[in-house]
Amino acid sequence: MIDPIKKIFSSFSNELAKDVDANAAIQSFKAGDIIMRTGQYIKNTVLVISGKIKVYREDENGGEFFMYYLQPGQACAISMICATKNEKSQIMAKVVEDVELIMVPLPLMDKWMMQHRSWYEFVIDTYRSRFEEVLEVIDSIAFRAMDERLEFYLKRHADACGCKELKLSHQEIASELNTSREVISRLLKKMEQRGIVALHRNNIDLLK
Amino acid sequence: MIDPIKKIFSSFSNELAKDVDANAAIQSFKAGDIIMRTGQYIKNTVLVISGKIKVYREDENGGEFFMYYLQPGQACAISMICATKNEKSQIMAKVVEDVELIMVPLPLMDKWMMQHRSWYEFVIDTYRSRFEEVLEVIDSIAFRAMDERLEFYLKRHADACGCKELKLSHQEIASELNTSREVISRLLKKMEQRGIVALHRNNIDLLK
DNA sequence: ATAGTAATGTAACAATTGTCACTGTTTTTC
DNA sequence: GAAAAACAGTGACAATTGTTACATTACTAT
Repeated sequence: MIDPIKKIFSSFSNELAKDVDANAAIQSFKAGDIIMRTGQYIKNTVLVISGKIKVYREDENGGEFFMYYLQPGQACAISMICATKNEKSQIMAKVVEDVELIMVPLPLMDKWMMQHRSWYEFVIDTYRSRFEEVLEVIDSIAFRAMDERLEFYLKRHADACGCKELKLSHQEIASELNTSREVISRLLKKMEQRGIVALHRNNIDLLK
Repeated sequence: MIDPIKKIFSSFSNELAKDVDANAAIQSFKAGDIIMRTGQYIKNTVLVISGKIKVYREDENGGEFFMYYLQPGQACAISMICATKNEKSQIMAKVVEDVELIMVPLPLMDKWMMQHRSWYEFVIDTYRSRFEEVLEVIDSIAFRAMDERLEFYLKRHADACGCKELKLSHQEIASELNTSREVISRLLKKMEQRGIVALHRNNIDLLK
């Protein structure tokens, strides 16, 4: 039973994988499920076995702002941080593709930090990579205009799904960049004219 | 020699304070010094004893974008994360008011995590509060127009210095919000008309 | 096949932000 | 104390983004 865990979380030591296997509950969610909301208390650290989760920020008016995806082998940094201090979530997490999650209860999160070197490193590395990702997001909104932000967004999407055919509507993109559909349509048209994308219904082909 | 450390870092256990005192070098910097640059390797975790440090993001064109201040009793989350993985800094840190810093060498950072519960909690808490701060910054740029961002910025400044008289030029504010001086002047004038601030040379009084 | 719905295209205009040009004021420097 | 530098105010205009309104196209369900 350790093998599947070690396959996905390759940095885990055998002892850690054994501990994970013995103690952590596995939970499944369907696409569209919201597994974490702003203001909710977090009691578990979440490790992703399969599927894809979108992590985003929500404002009072229901505006969404995309931050990053969680994919197999990754963990939610925010759930780690908040779980430890028994704090409220500051973010939303929605299932994009059906997921299987390992739920690590709060006390184990702490205990393993002391016991397993490879857990400690996994946690620190998760923090680091998410922090970096968030810094890049800040760059993109602080320093770039909407046209560049759109390109950045499309590229991140392509990276996340590992393909160049993005199944996205203009409206979806607009929500995640917190602008309006018309603006996105306009900019996409320009990108099409520049030969960067090909536009179809619910589908954008990245050409470069 | 433990007392001054415990006074500033009140959550540290006696043993931790002793270890800090015995092992960590203290370094001083003058206002204006840059103690961390983008791309530089980080070899120490930085704890602030006195003074104030501005942490910001820089783009290729030299544009600055303010993220947060580091003050006495606080630590640089990014230096913790990067130090552990021997990674390059993604941020800039400039001294605003002369500082005294405790430099904790990389190996100790890790070692203490296992040895001292209070160090572990301090580190996790530092991550959490910085992550939250950065999320608020994202909110402010993603969801708010420049007028609201300016108000948010002024309030954070007032919080950080604990006073309502902000010693800032319009140009400084403009750089930190990545806009132009004229825009800031314009918005500040409107705020003055609304009775929110009083404007003077190099000095803005927050009235509310 | 057709009605209904979702997705997209687009023009026109409003609002916000960025830029340029120039003025006046205060502080610093020599 | 005169010149230079830094800071601030402001009008005019450009560029970008947001909004409204409506047309068109492509899918979906019956």
